[in-house]
Amino acid sequence: MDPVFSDIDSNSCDFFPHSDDEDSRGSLRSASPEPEQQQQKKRRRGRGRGEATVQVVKKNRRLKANDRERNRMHNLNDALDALRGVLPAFPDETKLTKIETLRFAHNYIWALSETIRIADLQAGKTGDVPRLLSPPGLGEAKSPGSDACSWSSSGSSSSSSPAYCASSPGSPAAPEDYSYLQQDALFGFRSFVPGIY
DNA sequence: TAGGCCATCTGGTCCT
DNA sequence: AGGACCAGATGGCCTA
Repeated sequence: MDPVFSDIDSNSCDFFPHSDDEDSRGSLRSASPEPEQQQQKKRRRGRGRGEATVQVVKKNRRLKANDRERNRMHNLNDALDALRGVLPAFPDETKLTKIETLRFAHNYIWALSETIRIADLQAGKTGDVPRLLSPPGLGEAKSPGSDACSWSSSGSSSSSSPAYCASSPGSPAAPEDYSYLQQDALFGFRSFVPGIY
């Protein structure tokens, strides 16, 4: 269990035991900025029993939604941790950030795919020197929103690394020795991760 | 102390 | 109607 989550736990409604400051917290949020005058108006008006019930129902709904959202994010983080666990570990031992994890995983998959592709080439044509394709993005315009990893492993694009890998040291231009794949993918990630936009 | 990262809250939108 | 998903805002913690 990630220590980050150890104190939050599943019954996370108790994570904020002080529900009395709910209103003050809400007023801090700029997402729902409400002038103090309007709030006072509401308070004076909303004194009927029915309105109070509505407020309670709304509040309960909000708390439930918060709880679900918390759990959802915890699930997301669990998946991210699982992904970190699959990725190669490094002596550095500093935990990858979320964005680093995603980017590294992406590049790692690409590197593994390239390794397989080259191995296939070698198996098919013995004696033929396998070469990496030129990294995509070289000489081609970067499409808008290309940081959203549109790389696919199918067909002709199977050897295309993500466009944002173009400037990465992990996608050099057709080197003679392709053993860098394993090395960079496994051990060079700190310099491998950044600069992949 | 500024900046990065993170957890959480919140309201809106979409989906079932 | 209620839940899932999303993005913006906020505050706390940590590090250079």
